[in-house]
Amino acid sequence: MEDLDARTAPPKGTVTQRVIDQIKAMIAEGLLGPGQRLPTERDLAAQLGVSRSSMREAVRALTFMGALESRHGSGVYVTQLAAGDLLESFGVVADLSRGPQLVELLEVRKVLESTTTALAAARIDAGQLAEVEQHLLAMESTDDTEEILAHDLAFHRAINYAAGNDTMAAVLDGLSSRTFRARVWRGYQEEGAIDRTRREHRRIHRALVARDPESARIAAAAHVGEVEQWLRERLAESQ
Amino acid sequence: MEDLDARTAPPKGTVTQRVIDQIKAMIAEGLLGPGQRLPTERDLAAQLGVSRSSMREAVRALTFMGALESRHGSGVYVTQLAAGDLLESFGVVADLSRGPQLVELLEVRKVLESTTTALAAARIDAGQLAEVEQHLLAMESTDDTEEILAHDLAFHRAINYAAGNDTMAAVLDGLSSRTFRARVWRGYQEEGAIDRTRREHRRIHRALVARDPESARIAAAAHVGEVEQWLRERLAESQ
DNA sequence: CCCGGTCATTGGTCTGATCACTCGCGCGGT
DNA sequence: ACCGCGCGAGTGATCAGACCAATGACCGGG
Repeated sequence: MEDLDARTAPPKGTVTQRVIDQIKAMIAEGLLGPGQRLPTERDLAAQLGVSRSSMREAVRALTFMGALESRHGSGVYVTQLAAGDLLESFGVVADLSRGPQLVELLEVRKVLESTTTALAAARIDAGQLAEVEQHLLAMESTDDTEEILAHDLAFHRAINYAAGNDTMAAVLDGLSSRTFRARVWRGYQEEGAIDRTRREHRRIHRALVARDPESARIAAAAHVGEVEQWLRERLAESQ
Repeated sequence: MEDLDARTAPPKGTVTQRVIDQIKAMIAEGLLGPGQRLPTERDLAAQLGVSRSSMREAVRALTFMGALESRHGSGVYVTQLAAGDLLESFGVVADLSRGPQLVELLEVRKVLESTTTALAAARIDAGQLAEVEQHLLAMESTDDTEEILAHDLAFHRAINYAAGNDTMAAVLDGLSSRTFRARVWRGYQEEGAIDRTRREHRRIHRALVARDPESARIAAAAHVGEVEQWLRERLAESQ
């Protein structure tokens, strides 16, 4: 048994990479839909004429990327290909970035979060607003930094998703991965920035309540900008 | 030989996933610096007490993600961890997204590219501007769609990197992956949108020459917005 | 001193076996 | 006839070992 069609024709690069591209292509072309189950690793390996090892490496890579999901004892499935699935691995970028790149990531966050916050001011509904308020209150009624951090994340997360663009929200989730925020925040808070942060959060919340997109945009940009500026200065010092 | 330190202590999840996390942690904590070479797969597998297969799957996943790079016959190395390395895989997201998600991705691009274009208007130097002009001229002196597409990509790419934030530019590279643009553009051009695109590009270029960030921002937003709007309408029709 | 080949090292691939988890089939009790 | 439970086939997860292929340093000849 050899080539079934043109997909196996060009023997370029490594075997595993080729398999990755083939599976990716099958998904992109709709031959494999969201939620659908793939043939068994053994069958698929035989079909594409590669060993099971190579097939497994390909599946593992695509799983890591969020395109596939393998359930032990059941089979390999295509994910829903939702923004959250595919962008989960985006957090790794934030975790592995350092120095000037962290500043650049904060700039990206500043731009995107300004937008989501402005959109949220126009679109947020009562239930979502209540959730935002809940995290705001929780953040002001404790001094436990871990708890504050958790509610800080949830506060922005709720706003981001209220903006209606799940893809943008998923990217922001990645930019605010737990380890990323923890690394930056650790130092930021030590300089008594907690009160300022609370004030900025209240300002963002006020803009949401007032349904004022422009104020919301400015408040969010200023909020992220404060952290960005602090990080920028810390980098300049350490040099 | 067993646990060398606390990293191997928690036997959670699958073996491969644990190895992935361990290597990631080693990089994040600076035990492995950019460009540094890792022990051989065989040694590393023995050190962590896993089979070479599992180790290879882990390495493959991190390679796919852009954190590692393995050179046949030489060894496995940590990449420079630059924005381009880590965000290359971001293009997969664009390739696998469909329907409403494409619109959301274009919204993200609209927001980010508005920013980079505005920044470029303030920061671009003579050499970079010349490159932008070159692609603009090339785009206007041919009717070959493939060539136009290539110069279109290069046009925006040059502007994005001229803005100075490589991370943001790398994200935009991912959002403009060849297959993504080709899929959307194919239909877009067929409606005689080429002339309009050229006009919009000229407008962006004019704003750059005039060092006018606000005009540049608006021109870029309008440019991407046109495509976004077209895609939105096409989706509404097909439903 | 330079060039070319040689060979140990190392990633790439394949094979086959075994373990661990799922799920459905069928047996047995009610 | 129905329900519950156990068992076994199917499938992914892991391991072990072998061989192939690319690399790069070392060494001998020119």
